[in-house]
Amino acid sequence: MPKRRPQPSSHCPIHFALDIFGDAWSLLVVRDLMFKGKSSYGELLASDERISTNILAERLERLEAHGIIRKDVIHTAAARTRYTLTPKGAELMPMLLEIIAWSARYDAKTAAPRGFARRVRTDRDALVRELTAQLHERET
Amino acid sequence: MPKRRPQPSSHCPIHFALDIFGDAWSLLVVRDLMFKGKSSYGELLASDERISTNILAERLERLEAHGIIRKDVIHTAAARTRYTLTPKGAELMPMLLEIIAWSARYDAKTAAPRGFARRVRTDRDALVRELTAQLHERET
DNA sequence: GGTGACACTTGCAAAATGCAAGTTCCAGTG
DNA sequence: CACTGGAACTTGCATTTTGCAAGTGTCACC
Repeated sequence: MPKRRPQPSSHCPIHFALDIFGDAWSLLVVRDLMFKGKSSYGELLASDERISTNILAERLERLEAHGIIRKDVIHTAAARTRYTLTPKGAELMPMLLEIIAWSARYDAKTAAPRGFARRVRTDRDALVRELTAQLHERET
Repeated sequence: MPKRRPQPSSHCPIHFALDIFGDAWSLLVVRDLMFKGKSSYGELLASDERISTNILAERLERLEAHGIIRKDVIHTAAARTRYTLTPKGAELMPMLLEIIAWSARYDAKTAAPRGFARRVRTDRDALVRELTAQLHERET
């Protein structure tokens, strides 16, 4: 799992973030964990965007190494492996909400719920709290 | 300049955004235009992260095609070419601020100004207005 | 002990990236 | 008006990453 690491070429915060999730797939994985209630490898693999299995495995390893997600193996269930967001990963929510709001505005065919973008603009903090609560609920 | 396009595999807003700037370099270009006052090819090429010239050229073309930036050629100056953000591109600012805030929190050696992350959290809207004003000032 | 499900690995062709060395197009100089 | 220099790219090629398909290992349950 290389993909850069030896000495960051700058400590710019944008660069720091892109070094972790600056690719086409990482944030889709985060999205599925954060908003779609997914938690198993199989569920993540079945995304609409059809991520391929080797890429998914590599991204999960990478996100875990960066402390964005956590992998738990439960020795009593059939679906034994479970991926969840760490607090560090969950704190990407405001950023993701901004991405959603921006895309909703510029993609005429967006699948974002109607009114969601407006709510991001006018009631952000409450929205974050609400979605975070849902997230923790699901994890129980 | 291929890099996906034929039929988006979903209309998820996150996917829509990543399809445009889901790579290691695009947002660094936007950052340089938005926060660092850069506007020429040469300035963009000289970023700390050392983007290579063919990649820069391809990304500029791509960002322009997606309406994030605009390229103006002025026939009276030595540095004739000028890149600027469109309104669509400038509206990525809230997202970039969230990225900065997140990275500032998790990168111990972050170059983000002290107190910036706090201001993003407590005084976001005014901050966006202020930085947007600076952006337009520079462009005159 | 056998059989699925699930979670990955592996191998390989195709595409994207990084690097260095051009090339083109003026603006200004002499 | 030829000439030089800088700015903005292009091109060629080796390396890396991706995408796809097929294969492997490990349990839980029957």
